[in-house]
Order: sequence, then structure tokens, then C-alpha cells
Amino acid sequence: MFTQNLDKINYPEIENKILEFWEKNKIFEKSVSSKDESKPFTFYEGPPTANGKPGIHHVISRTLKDLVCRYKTMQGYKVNRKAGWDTHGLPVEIEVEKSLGIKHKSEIPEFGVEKYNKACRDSVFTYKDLWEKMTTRMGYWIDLDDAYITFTNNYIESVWWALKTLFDKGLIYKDYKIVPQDPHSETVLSSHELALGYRDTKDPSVYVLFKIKNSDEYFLVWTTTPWTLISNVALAVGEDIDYVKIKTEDKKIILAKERLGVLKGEYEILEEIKGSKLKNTEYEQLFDYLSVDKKAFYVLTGDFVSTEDGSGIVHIAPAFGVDDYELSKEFDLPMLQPVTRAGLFTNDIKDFAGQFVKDADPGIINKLKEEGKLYKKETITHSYPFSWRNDTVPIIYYARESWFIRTTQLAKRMVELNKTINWHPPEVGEGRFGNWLEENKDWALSRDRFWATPLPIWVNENGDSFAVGSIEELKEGFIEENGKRTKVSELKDIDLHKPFVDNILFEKDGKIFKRTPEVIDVWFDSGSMPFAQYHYPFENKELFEKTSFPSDYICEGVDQTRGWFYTMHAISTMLFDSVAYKNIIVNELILDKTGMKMSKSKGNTVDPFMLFDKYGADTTRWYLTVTSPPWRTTLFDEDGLKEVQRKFFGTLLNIYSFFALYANIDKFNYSEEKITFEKRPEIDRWILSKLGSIIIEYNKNMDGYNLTKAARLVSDFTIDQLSNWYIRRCRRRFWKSEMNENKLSAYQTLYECLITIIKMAAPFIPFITEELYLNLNSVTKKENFESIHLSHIPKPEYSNKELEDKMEIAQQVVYLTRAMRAKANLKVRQPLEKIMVVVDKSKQNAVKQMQDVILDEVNIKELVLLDDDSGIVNKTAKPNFKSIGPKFGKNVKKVAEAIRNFTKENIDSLVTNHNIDITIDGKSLAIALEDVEILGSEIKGWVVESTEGVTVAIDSELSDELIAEGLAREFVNRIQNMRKDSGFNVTDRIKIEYSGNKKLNSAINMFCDYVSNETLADEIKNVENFNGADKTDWQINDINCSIRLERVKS
RNA sequence: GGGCUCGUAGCUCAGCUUGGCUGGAGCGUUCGACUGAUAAUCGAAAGGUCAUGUGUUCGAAUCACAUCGGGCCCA
Repeated sequence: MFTQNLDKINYPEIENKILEFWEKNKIFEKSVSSKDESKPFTFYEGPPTANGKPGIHHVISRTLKDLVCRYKTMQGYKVNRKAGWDTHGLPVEIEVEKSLGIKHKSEIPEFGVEKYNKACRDSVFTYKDLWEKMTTRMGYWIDLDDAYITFTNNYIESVWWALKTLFDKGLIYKDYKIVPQDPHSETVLSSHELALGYRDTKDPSVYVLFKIKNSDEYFLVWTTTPWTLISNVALAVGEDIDYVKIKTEDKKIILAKERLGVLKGEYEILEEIKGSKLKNTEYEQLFDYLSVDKKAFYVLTGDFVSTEDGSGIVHIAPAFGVDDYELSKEFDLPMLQPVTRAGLFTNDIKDFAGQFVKDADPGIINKLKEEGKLYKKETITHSYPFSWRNDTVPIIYYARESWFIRTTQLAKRMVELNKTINWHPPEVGEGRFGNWLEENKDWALSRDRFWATPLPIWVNENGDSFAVGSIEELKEGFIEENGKRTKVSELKDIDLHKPFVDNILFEKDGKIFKRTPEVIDVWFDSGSMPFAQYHYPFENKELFEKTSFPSDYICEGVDQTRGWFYTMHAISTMLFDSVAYKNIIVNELILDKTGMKMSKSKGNTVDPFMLFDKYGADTTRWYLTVTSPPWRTTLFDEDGLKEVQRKFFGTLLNIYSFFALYANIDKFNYSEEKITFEKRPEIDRWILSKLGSIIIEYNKNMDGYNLTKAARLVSDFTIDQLSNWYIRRCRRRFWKSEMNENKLSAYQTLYECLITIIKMAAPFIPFITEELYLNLNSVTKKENFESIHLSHIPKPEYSNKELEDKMEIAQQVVYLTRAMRAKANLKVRQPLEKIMVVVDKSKQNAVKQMQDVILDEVNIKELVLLDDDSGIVNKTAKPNFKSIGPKFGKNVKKVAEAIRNFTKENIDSLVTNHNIDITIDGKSLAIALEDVEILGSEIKGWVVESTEGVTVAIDSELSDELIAEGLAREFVNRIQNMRKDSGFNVTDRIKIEYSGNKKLNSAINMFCDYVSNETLADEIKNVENFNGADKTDWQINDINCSIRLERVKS
């Protein structure tokens, strides 16, 4: 027996049952182990940080990851899926600092780095349980037991190997860099953290006069950071920018011509000067707190100078600006850095010593004013970064020494390789990612923090250095305690973290090497996962080289573009000269219903667990993939979940229930031979052919990662074709008559459709499809698979395009007829005599052959196919713009008008002669047959309805017999309602007693056989009264009637 | 400030690659119908300056440019 009443399903309940089933029978494990090694599909899991809670945006990327892997599995690929956890880095440290009450970085060494890092390690998996719960509950199949974890020695060792390889290739170097840093914690901020802190703020906007040496002229210079003026060493102008020398009441000033608007008061232009001419002009140092040891205080040119704001002359302070620093390297400028890491002026700056630089701004401005160097002072509101941990602390750009990877050296190759990656959508790969690669900057690798992979570089006092690439090499080092050396190889516990590795020394050629204290950017960890997850090259050499690199598929949010997508690409290019991934889906954000970003502070986040409990994981998964392509932002709306659930899931389950109901009655279990397709009725062949076409389209879309289209395809087919056409058309076959080949064919066909649909849907909605599959297959035992996810996506078995086209035409005719009925107020239960159809020649055969389907569907006796040559069809001509456009150019409108006005004679002549001449503006133009579309769109004397070359008219004349038949149908309808209401079984036979007027009585008599057949009535009796027995009163059209049913004991 | 992207019915989205006549679906609304799948289903109607402007073209939702607005990324 097929399980029934599934339509009253409780989705979450079923899902939990299926989860148990998978768990108990190790279905996931089998879905991998049962597949052949020689057909791998490689997938990489981007590691999440487990010390943040999972949210709805994680559900979407995990759905996309899962469904592609499931699809490939169902195509016979072996899809290894190793989970992973990102466990290092600042986010972890910050959480720990909070819980330990640490306010400043400087407190950490006092607290003890070892203790601190232990706390980090312990906190990493704060939400691991929640993550695993979500992963499992949503049906994301990934191997959580064998996850890679970035803080393990194995993982770090692989990362060290990579770093050493790069170091030995000369790709790692140490240099100064201007970095944004939080002066409070003295921490360098990652770009991500920096982005968090931007907000509008008011800053001074000052115009300062720099006096040219041995002259009475001044440069006008603009800045919003007056405190950096103390460290000024040069000025920059644009090579091709036009400058002017102007005269105000008391001074001669030089500034960009386009920036004259910033001047106050009257002025007179004395001279125009190209930027290049100003080059090398020397000026007097603005403040004399500091002295320089190199050539300084002169004008340079820089391509970053613009005339969009300020004066077109930029002041250069190499320690505090990226452009400034670059320029200082180019021109060998001195660097003045009278500021501590905490952002305080050093003692050299006697007026402001110990003052926070931003707080010193007013004092500096005042001093400028006193010395007559201030031209004007305004306040500007602009966007400036603040510490995201404390939004009153402004970020200071500051020169610090860091380690870099020379990615610029490989930039070209990265761009080349990127072109071979299949990006979905392509614009992220070309645009956002491509541009990023084009503008590649060397990767700032080091961080002055604690909980991360230590940079494995050892340096001696001369600055010589080498990299350590394995634990084996590390064992050559030693630690020194109380003057006693112990080789690392003799130590029991090796931990590749601070502070352990910091204590390890090496001696080479009599020189002692000490580890450089920095750790590395966590992004290098995650970017190393292709090899580090397998502890390559120390283990799994073959696995990695043969089957696990590069990956066929990855999928993450768009925020990973410059994160994981980049680091993985860069590392793979540098180490292996290869891409790391061949196909990638980039999913966009999920916004709330109103298009706002979801955030805790706004309280508009959606808890995935709530959705799973309320609607089920399938519904959530389906909703997220079907509503919009994943690379479009999705506006999340809970009502949308209800809709897809009702629409697609409801229909699917209804189809199943319908099937189960009758299959059980007929004891259908598909044990008999499969009926060959040629022997099946036309409608069966039609739906099977349609199904085959859908499979082909589905595969095409899935293989091209157009997942949304594939899902919509399955859904549309299920609802429109299978449910609303095939089943509705075939309902009778399932309950009428005893078992015969026709009925069997219906069962087989429906079964085949059902099983195929759920297989196509299985990657998307793994639970409900599993439930249906198990229910179906446990009865028929057609397949030996324990689970739908171990089965295969079927191949198309039958194709008949002609039949598909014919049915489409029939459907068109039916839809038109129904529309006409609605207009004429003639319900479908009222039979009609005649329908007239006009179609063009190519479709006539189709209509003829589909006549029975059409007539049955619209409840009409006769279909008359009108030839459009017949006298009563009017022909109209429509211009074919595609053809006449290029041909007639400007005259097209007039030509079109002429064509529309063609008479029947014109058209006939055109058809016979294949062309016709018309006259436009006195000129004769030849119209060819292909310029015109000829339609039969009117039937003389009838109201018609038409679309795309199909025109339909109905004969609304009602004879007495038609009315009687209509009444009989109405009567049957009431009986069926009563059967249902009384809870009779669909197979129960009944006795009918009714009362009504003469008209009804005679109608029922006339259609007695029909009525008893339809309602399974053994007896139909007209009675005067019911003698108090239960009866139901009805109104049929205008006739009052009462009916009583009685079940006949068999 | 720069890059990418989106803007089509009250709502969620197709259509845009490859320009062609009257721009489509679903939901919602209103009206009607169906009924041996029934808390399901079907049909019709109303509802659109295709964000705005300019251009290219015989012809633009579609191509180009600009503007406005939303989003993301970066500064």
C-alpha cells in the first residue's frame, strides 16, 4: 500500500524523521562511498568562523553548496565534502579580550600570551554546536566529523610549507607600509574592520600658505589633517594641471586654476603656469620642530593630485598617507614621524608633546594663524573611519614595518587564470574581482597580534633571514632556559603558535636567529585550505594532486570577493600556477522585506531555526533558490515561504495523494511489464515527451549553474502540465472502469512522472522528495536504492516534439474557449453544440487530431475547423516588422499602415503571386509574402476570441436537449458533493431519491444511464416526499430540488 | 570619491544577450466558475510614464550616454 494522507503533512515532523533515517542508515556516507574514485567532483567548503552565530545568509550559500553537490552525486560523481572551521584571527581575539576584560593590547603580554592564546583556542568553537545543528537540520551534507581546523599543527604546518615556498621564491619581503590603525589598541585594522567604522564626521578644512624660498609668493595648500603639517616634507602638483599665480590685496598666491573658487575676496590673475613648471620649486619648512637628513621641501608631481577639491596642491607627509609614502620612496624623501603608535606627539614637538594628534589640530591651526600662515579655515563634513570598537576614536594612518607578499609580481598571471574561471554571475569575476586583480597591491601579510599562524621566518642581528617550512625543520632549533639549550626535537609538545615558537632559536654559521614576532593575516589560512585541509605535502600527496585540486565548484557570499576568493586564487597562482576553482557561484545578500540590510541592531534578522520549525528546511531552501537567482539580492518575505509551500509543495503532494488513493484501490504496484510508449494513449505519450524535454532543459541549466531556472522549470512543469492538465484530463481514467491496459498506462505514466520530478527536485528539497521516494519505491521496488539521494537523475526516455506542439495548440484552443464561455456566461457544465476554430494551415492538422481532447475539455459536441479560405473567415494582414524594417527604412510606418488596410483581394493576390505592389507617396513598392503575416481573425456573424493565429467562436444556442443534459450534469454534481460530504468511499454504490420539477425529472430520465454511471447509483427514484428521512435541499439553475442518498450494502 | 549592480503591475519576479506590432507570470484585489485531488483548483477583469532625461535607429523595456534612487564592495 502507498502511504496516504500525505497532503495533511507536517513538514518539520517529516524532516526530522528523514534526518533520523539518513543518520541511521548512513545515507550521506554511502552517497560518497558508493561512487567511483575515477569520477570525482571536487568541492571546497569555505570555512566559517564558529564564534559567530549562523544566520539566514549562511542558509542560502549552504543550500547552494549542498544542492550542487547532491545533483552531481545523483549524476554519478564522487563528491567528497570536507567541512572546515576558520579559527584564527582578530575576531576571536576581540571576543576573548571582552570576556577577559582586556582593554588594551599592551595588557596581553602581562596577562600572558600562553594563557591568552589558550583562551582563544577554547572560545573558537563557542557556537560550533549551533553551526552543526543548523548544518544538519537544513540537510546540508558535509563531513563534519572530518573537518579541517585551521589552528591544528597539521594545518599550520601546511601553511608554513606554503610560506617557506614563497619565501624561497623571493616573494616575501619586509617593508614600511602606511596602515590604518586604531590608536587606542595600537592595532592595525584589516580593510574589513576599517569599512565597519566609516561615518560622517566634521573635520577642520584648512588652507595653508607655504612660502616659496627667496620669494614673496606662496603656495596655497589644503588639508583636513592639520596635525600632519608638522611632518610635511614636500608638496605635490599635477603635471598637466594648470596653475595660476594670483594677486590678492596683500599676497601673491599659487593654486590650481580650477580651484580659484576657494579664494576669498578680490584677486587678479598674474600668470598661468603648468604643473610641470612648478616642479622642484623650493619652499620654506612650515614648522621647525624637526630637521631632515635628506633633500626636502620642494615641489613634486604626482598623478593622484586632482582639482576636485582643495587647492590642487597636496601636502606630503610620508608617514601618514599612502600616496605620500609611495611618493617618498620614488623621490627618496625623508620621513618624519613624530607620533607614537598610540597617536601622541613625541617630545620633539615641544608645543604639543603627549597630545593626541587629532586633539592638537586646534592648537596647530592657532599657531598657523599667529604666524600668518593660515589662509582660511572651514569645517568640512566627510566620511572618515573610526574604530569600530569605539566610535569616538578616529583611525590614524601610520607608517609601520610589515611583511609583504609580492603578489604584484604574479598579478598578470592571476588575471590570465581568472579568465578561465566560470563565474556566476560573470560580472563579479570580470568587474569586482577582475578590477581588483588589475589594481593588485602587494599583500600585507603580517599582523602584530597573538592568536594566528606565526610567521615562520627567523632573523639574525644582521637582518639575514630564512623560513621554516615544516615541523621537521623546526626540530633543528632549540630553546634556551637558564643558559641551557634543549633541541626542539627533544621536546614533547610542539605547538605551532605563540609563544612556543617565539622561544625557538637557530644557530647557523655561529649566528643566532630569532623568530620575527609577527603572526600572519588569517586570510592566508583560509586561502591555503585547498592543500592545508589535507596536510599536503606531508600527507595525501596523490589525493591532492590527482583529484582534489583545483576544485570544480565553490560558492560563497559576494563579501568574499576580496577575501577568500582572492586569497585562494592568489595562493594557488603563486604555488601551483593554477586556478583554485573552476566554477563559482557568488551569492548576494539577503535583505529584509523592505530592502534593508539585516542587522541585529535593527532587529530585522531572521532566525533560520524558526523557519525550519515553522515551515521546514525544504521550504526555506526552495524559497531561497526559486524566488530570485542567488546572485541577485533577495528581499526576504515570510509570506513568500507560505506561497511556495502551498503552490509547489502542495501540488506535488496532491499529485502523490491522488496517485496513492487510486493505486491502492486498484492494487497498482508496478509489478507488471512496462507498457511500451508506442502502446500508450496519446496524452500519456504527450506528458512523457514533455517530461523528457524538461529533463534535458533541467540538466542544461543545472550544468550551467542556473539553479533558479532549473528549479522553476520543475515547478512549472509540475503545476501547469502534470497537475493542471495531465491529471485533470486523466482523472476519469483512474476511477472509471476496471483495470485494463489504458488504466495501467495511466498509472505507469503518472508514476514515472512523479518519480522523475522528485528526483529532479531532490537536490533542492532533499527531505520531502526522500519521503515520497521511499513511499513510492517501497511498494513498487522498481529500484534498489535505499534513498533517492543514492539514485540517479533519469535520462529522457521518450520524445515526440510534434505531439508536444499539437497539445500546445489544443491548450490554446481550450483556454480561448473557456474565456468565451466566461464572457457568454455559459458554465462549463452546460454542454454546447458547436465550436468553430480558425487556425493557419500549419496548425490545422493539430486541431483535427486533438479534437477529442478539446471537445471533452470544454464540454462541446462538435468542432468545426474553418478553413481560412472559406467565405466566412475574414483575413487580415499584419506587417512583419522584422522583414519590412530593414527593407523600407523610413517608410516603414506607411508601409505597415498599407498592409493593415489590405483587402481580402489584396491578400489573395499576394498569396497567389507571392508579392504585390503598393504605392507610397507616389512611389511603387513591392511587398513580398514574407513581409506580411496573414491571419484569419474574424468569423462573419460570430463573436470570436483569438491569440497568436488561433481564433475561436462558440455556438451559444441552447436546444432543449442541451439544457436537459446540463441539468443532468448539475444533478450529478450535487450527488457527488453529497457523496463526499457523507464520507462515502469512492467505490461505494448508492441509491438516489430526489424530488424536483418536471423539467428536472425529464432531464434525469433522459440521462438516466449517464447519471447512474457517474454516481455509481444502482437506483434513481423520483419521490413526492421523503417521509421525514434526511434529505438535502438544492437549487439547480432555477429549480428547487431535494436529494437523499443511501449506501447500498454490497 | 571610485568600481560593480539593481530600478518593469500594490508585492515578488520573468523579458534585456540577438531591438520589431498590443510588455508577461505568480501573489494580492474584484467578479465568475469547477468539484470522485476539495482548507485544493480554474477563468476573467482591474492594475504599467518598463526610475528619469538625452541619444542611436524606420522602430528602444531591450543598445549608448547622463541623471536620480536602492544595494554591495572599496577608499
